[in-house]
Amino acid sequence: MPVNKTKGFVMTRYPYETSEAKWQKAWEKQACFVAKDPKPGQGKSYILEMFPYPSGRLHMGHVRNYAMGDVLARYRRAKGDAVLHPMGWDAFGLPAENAAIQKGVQPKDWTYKNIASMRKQLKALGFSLDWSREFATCDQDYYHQQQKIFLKLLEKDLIYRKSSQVNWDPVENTVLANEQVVDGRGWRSGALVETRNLEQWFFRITAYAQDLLDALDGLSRWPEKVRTMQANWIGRSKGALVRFAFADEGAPDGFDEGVEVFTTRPDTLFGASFIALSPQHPLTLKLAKSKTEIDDFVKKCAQAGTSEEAIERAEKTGIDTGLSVEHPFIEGKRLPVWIANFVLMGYGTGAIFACPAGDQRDLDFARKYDLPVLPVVLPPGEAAEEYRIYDSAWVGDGRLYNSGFLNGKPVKEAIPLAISELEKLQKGKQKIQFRLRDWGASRQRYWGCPIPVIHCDSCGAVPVPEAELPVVLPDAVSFEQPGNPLDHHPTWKHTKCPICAKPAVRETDTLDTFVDSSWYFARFCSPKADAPVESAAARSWLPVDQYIGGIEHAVLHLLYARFFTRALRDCGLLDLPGGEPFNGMFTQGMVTHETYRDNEGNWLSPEEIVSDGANWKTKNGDRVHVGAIEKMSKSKRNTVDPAVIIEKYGADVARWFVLSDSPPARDVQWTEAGVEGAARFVQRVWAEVCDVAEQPVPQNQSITKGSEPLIRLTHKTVRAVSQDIETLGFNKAVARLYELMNAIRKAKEAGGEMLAARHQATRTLILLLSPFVPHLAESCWEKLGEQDLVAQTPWPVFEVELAEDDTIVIPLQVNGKRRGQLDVIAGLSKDELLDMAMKNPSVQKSIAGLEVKKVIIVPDRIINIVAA
RNA sequence: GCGGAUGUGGCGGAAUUGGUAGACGCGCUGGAUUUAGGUUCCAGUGUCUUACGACGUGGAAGUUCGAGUCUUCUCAUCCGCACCA
Repeated sequence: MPVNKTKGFVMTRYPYETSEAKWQKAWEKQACFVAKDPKPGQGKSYILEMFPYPSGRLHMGHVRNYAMGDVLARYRRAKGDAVLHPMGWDAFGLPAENAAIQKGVQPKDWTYKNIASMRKQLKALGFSLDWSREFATCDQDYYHQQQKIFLKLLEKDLIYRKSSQVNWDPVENTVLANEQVVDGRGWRSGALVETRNLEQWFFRITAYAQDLLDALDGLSRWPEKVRTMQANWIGRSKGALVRFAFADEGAPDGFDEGVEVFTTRPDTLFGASFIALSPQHPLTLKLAKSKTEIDDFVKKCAQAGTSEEAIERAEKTGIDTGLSVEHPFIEGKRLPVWIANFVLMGYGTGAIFACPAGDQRDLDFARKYDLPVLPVVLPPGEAAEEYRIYDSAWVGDGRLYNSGFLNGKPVKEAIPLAISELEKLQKGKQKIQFRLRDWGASRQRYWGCPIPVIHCDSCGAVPVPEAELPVVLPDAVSFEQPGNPLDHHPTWKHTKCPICAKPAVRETDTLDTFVDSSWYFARFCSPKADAPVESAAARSWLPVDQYIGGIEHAVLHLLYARFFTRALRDCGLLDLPGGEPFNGMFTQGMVTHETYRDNEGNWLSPEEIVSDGANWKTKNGDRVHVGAIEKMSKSKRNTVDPAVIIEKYGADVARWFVLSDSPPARDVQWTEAGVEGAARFVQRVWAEVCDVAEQPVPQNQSITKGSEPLIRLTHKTVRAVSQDIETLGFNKAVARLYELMNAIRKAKEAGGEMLAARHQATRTLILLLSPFVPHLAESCWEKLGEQDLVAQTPWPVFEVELAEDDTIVIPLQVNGKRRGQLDVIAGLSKDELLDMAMKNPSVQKSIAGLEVKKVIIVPDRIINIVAA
């Protein structure tokens, strides 16, 4: 056993290698973390971290995420709550298919193997999870329940089919995800990507748009920024639908009603200089059939990709259709009809009217194609005769001019006036428009939940009868040919129509994995139930009290889950009155690390470099270039494997470090020095406890003058750490715990008088540390002779009087500058404080020769004397 | 392009409601112990200044007795954008 002689006592190294496994076994034997339904009068806490994708290895981001949830779960348990802290696997998805293609393994085998190794890693970290409720979304039972949900939603018309665009790789004959499109080309084939239209399944999330927006106000325990992002994503705007009739030469076939556009600025109609259609607008597609230039233009746009970012960032281009429409207000005025790449088919009607003076994109477009720019809103302080638009559109407030009946009106008044005029002329109407689109959930992929629908030539899309569920994903599939393996599976898709019994084919699309993660939290309440959710269990546990995960899920996952709980409620599947799944939400930051490159610019991993004291070198002695601190990623090779850290330092050190330095919402930088620091802390606690354990257990518990500061600090720390955990301020709790430990170490020298206080402080320290470093805490607890597990010991309590300081320091300011201080007992009156302040020598010196104009006294806080 | 955030010593960060800026940790410096080194322990550590003191929270301005905190503008960096999870 390694021994170190320091200051006369023998310090034993904390043996994490043996103790961590030992305590994990003890917890499991006692079933410490198996959730039991809350008893009457008992509080409940459902603590959940976003479940991981089983990529094969745990990364530091997981460790941080689960460490946070674990601290809260262990704390709430110690406070007496019934706690549900489950774990599962978000197991469907693209990477399994990529692995299948690259390594020739079956996605199922690859996934379950990964789950097994990640489960082992999670267990090695000692998280207080209820493993009895574990499931993976690729478990047949889970997707069976999900297929039931699908059928219910379909029945309720919350799911429907429509045509929409996908990225199409013409070489691989396959649909590409946005992330598989690199610079407009397929990531494997390198072929220019096209957009194609496919019939796909959609969830009608827009049916809840208003409710999803309104309910954000009630989510007081969500980060403000997440609520804002969701509100912007839903994007409610009030505007008008305006119908532009085709001019005399006539409308194209099927467009007799003209072209309808949505606008939030009907006040600027007099400044309209053209209307523009999306490249996917029905009229565009019609025109493309007869005009090759238009067809070419549409094809070119299709290469830009389907992501909104790609469309908006692309250089603005367009083509004149040669058609023209009538201006709704100005008799005889005609506007040309263009097709423009920046008009989104997914928003509004897929067509806009352009007022270049009032919209930057319209202006850029007008300048490029030499279209008229007529200003109609006069900014405050500008003169109508002199005001010109150059390169910047004016989107702010002002008064209308050049605008007929709207002249002189401010924008706010002009908008409703314009709308009522449109309504009077029967050329338009008011419209509330949401940016939110329905959720396209079809994926042309194998490794996902099969959609329980059969396509029949006579009966159409027919739901699979519930009794015939589950539609099981076939096990052995071939990835030899490109495209969806379900589609070219020899037998799987061929079946009979449930209605007419004629030969029919199964839907070969599977569901977006976001569907899987939209209700898993509810499944944890009753993971074995024969219905998606069992209502008694859901009532016991839902909603989730604290959900923790990455900010990257701020919009999509969290919005889909909020939609799902509403949809499930309305189908009678989940009894959640408010409709909200997550009462508390927290988004944690990422784990980052320095990046390294060699002279050739190749990324180097931290294990490949060595320090010569001043600089990093490769093992060959070449220079290493230190780059930016970035999120740990495989491609930059700046990852640190948790397994390596656990091996070298133990799980507690990894947990302590990821929680210690940075605020949990912020990124934390992984550094070797920081880990060493955490390891030192663990050893110091152990050394201290070993020392305390050798002292006789003191009988006299009374407070003496010498021990009072330590006793006060102990109570103060209990209060502060409890509060820090409640508010997820883990880095602050860590700082408090360091402080208490340092005080306990100092108390060693004080000797006899401190024995009782030191013993008590040490016991308290161990309990407060236990959610963070649970294995160490158990070992320390045992060392002090305790029989019970810390995991079953209640949280310490504090006395309010002892958690407050009885003496305080009040700074004395003269003209806002600190000139001295008063050390006084708390609660003195203003007069007493003023008297003492004026007698203070430094204050007297500072105000000598000056006249006191004013004195600000904030009792127990500060005194500021204003003198001139 | 649109939307969201962040910015405080050499580094990570702390600072109820506007009230002592820099808690706590890392690093660094000096000392002690051990000594082959590491470990461990003690002390110091925002900048400038001989001192008195002055300056100091990305930058500029403002409100206030008082601003890291509030307002306006600005710069830089990061995240999301609907088929990655």
